[in-house]
Amino acid sequence: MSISSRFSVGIHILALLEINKDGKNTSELLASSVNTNPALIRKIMGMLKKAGLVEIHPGIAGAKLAKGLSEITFLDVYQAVNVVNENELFSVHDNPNPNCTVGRNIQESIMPIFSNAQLALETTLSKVTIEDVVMDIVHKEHENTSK
Amino acid sequence: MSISSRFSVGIHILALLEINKDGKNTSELLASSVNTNPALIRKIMGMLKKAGLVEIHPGIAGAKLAKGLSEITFLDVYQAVNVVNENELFSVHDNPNPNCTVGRNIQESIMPIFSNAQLALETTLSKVTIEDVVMDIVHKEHENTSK
DNA sequence: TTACCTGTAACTATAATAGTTACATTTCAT
DNA sequence: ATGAAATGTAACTATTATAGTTACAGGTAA
Repeated sequence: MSISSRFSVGIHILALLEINKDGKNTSELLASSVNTNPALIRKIMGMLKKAGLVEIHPGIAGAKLAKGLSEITFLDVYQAVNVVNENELFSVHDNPNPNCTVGRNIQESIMPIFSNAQLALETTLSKVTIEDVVMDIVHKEHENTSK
Repeated sequence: MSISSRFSVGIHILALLEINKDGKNTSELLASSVNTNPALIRKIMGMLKKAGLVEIHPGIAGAKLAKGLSEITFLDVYQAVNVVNENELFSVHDNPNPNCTVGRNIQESIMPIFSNAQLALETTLSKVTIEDVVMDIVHKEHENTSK
């Protein structure tokens, strides 16, 4: 099991929109950077648009961030690209046997624990923004070019 | 995406081994409580055994906990049933374009953040034990029978 | 030695991901 | 207004993981 790479691709896209903010960020250019298909990028862009993270218009080339860099958290992207439904990171087996002590209580007993773990993960994601990534990338670039 | 129910089934099994510790916990009995197939239970039991959480022997009916109740954490089970590989909860798209500033840095930039989020999740899981679940189930049972 | 159990291989059905092709629709430059 | 260039989507494929199932080899004990 693994959380879809739509998430990392979404972050890639948003970071690129900032770093290449003066360029023409078409789905083809973005696809070339991510190394995938323009149609796939457009799908993900559609999700980011729906979540209010980017501005795009049919027929008009390019996309822009719809919010400030520091206002877009990893959690926003994570939710935008729909990799995990609310409270469904962990799946719980259904229809356990109601004639068994464990069977009739396990779901209610486990679910709050799973929710907590999911919340811990999401809280961590909510503390990182696209700005952090962009700064990190710029920093890494500088490190390398100055060698 | 969703983390396999092997995890919740594993917890179910371990809790039942405790609550029914004086009974004969065959894969068939466990399967009936979980509401699935004995062969599937045996597969999961095999994983729990490999992780040192239960004692089973070929030909001999029943299984027992191999550790104290409070010594088995949710994280132990999570790792035992192999639902998520180490540092692979999030998948990162591979082969991003090395000719692009973002492409050549995104992986290194994102991966530590993902690791942190995964760590937060796993830390939460490490703080809950099978004992907690058993106590909760016993408590819930008492609540209902005393109505 | 028979009945019962565990361990496992092999198979199926279902669903999600990632990728791809194709095309309708929209916009802008000429 | 016409054509070039984008976006938006539907439809399809391949691959993989999950969950479930059947079947049977091998161990154990009454």
